[in-house]
Amino acid sequence: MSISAKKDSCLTCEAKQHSALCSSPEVVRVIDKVKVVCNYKAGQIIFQQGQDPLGLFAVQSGLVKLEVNSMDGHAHTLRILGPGGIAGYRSLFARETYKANAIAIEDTSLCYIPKTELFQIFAQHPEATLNFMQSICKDLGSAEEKWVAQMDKEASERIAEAILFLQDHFNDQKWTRKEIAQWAGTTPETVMRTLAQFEKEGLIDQAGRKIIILNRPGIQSRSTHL
Amino acid sequence: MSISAKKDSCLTCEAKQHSALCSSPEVVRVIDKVKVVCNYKAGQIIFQQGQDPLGLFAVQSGLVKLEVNSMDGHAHTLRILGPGGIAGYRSLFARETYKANAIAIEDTSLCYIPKTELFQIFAQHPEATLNFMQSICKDLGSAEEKWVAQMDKEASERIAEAILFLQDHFNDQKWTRKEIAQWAGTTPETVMRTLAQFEKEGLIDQAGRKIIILNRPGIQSRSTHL
DNA sequence: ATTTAAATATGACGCCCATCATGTTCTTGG
DNA sequence: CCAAGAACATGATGGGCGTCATATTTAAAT
Repeated sequence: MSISAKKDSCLTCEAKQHSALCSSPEVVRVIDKVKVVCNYKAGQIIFQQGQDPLGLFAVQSGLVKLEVNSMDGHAHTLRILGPGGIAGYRSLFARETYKANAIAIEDTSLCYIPKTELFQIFAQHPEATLNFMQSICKDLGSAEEKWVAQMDKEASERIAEAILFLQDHFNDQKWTRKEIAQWAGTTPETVMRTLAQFEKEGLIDQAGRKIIILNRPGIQSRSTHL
Repeated sequence: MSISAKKDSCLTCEAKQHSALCSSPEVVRVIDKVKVVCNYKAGQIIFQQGQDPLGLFAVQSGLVKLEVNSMDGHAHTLRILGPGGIAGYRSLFARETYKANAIAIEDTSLCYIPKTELFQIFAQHPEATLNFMQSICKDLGSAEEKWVAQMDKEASERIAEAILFLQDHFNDQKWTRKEIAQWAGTTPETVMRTLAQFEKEGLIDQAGRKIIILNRPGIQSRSTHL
């Protein structure tokens, strides 16, 4: 991990348009002063389960996944963050240690914002806090939706849902079968069999490792039960 | 649903000790002025999927469950709220329509707080907002944990976890097999077979419909995989 | 360039648990 | 108080999909 504090300015940062934190020019100006830019290479760990959160990480560029490692050695992807996404906020605000690992999927630049400065911003900008709460509540909605889908939908439906989600949010990113499985709550084998089936039906095309959706409505109908 | 605005004062309310909303005497005083107390009988619906949130509901006494009805007619319990719990906040802050139904499990008194007044409170009391965010983030943690458990743990383990949770948080409340199933993410039949097994092993006693945990460490060990 | 590990791909096996069916026992409201 | 509907209880059945094994291809590392 390398630190490059000066060169990246919030003024030129495009990620702030998608960030729940950078709600007003006013707030951005403050963040610009207190942030520290950190660079990670693909595969590097940003923080780990059990550590104490001292701030949060805003994705400037790149891709980050939050995943938990269960006792039996399986990993499950809770959230995936692109530019504008915030990592580490849940544990920080819940006042707990990290319950998940944050890992850079590809080369990534993050803005680290220390918690004291962050709390100052929230104290002085109530509208920024409310804005952030909206984002948290959406994440909560997604999490609860995911739990329900895990029961109500069969694996192929969750996989269809997953490839739609991943394409919509992180376009032209290539995903391994394993990564899709960890997001969809299934196994790489099941993902492969399902994708092969989708391809046979002409719904998708697997060019190398990139999945191209040929028939979007078709995939959508395969993502819903009944 | 009946309204009884005057008689219940926040000053004498014991639920506020467990509420993320009633963080300071200052805030409580404001809430006392703007709240409307609503009474529901067991089984009554407080709000329903699709409706527009106009405020939120703080449980004063009684028990409320938030559940989603999936297409195939199954219901899943997202959260259960006792005194101090807040219903309806997720949709309100996410600025969405309700995605779940709120139902009174037993006779319940709620304090309805209109959103305009609520947002005023948050604007004037940043520390109250932060306090509430902590609660939301814990809920998010629970939701994500539940998703992981749905995959990693087998049904009997989730059921063991469920009866521990339900006893810890809502002591001497009797639960139907169906309610346990909807919370644990399984079916009433599986709950029954599992409870019968636990009873045979001397871990619990099913006195009528109330479950008594005879061997707490035993149940705890049955709630964890490997 | 060559080695080594990771990812892709398929087949076989098995079992957990949802589903359906059927009967009994509560309990609740008219 | 009695009837109708929940809730409880148990058995039988079957299929979805996780697990394991194995072979091939791709990607990465030195």
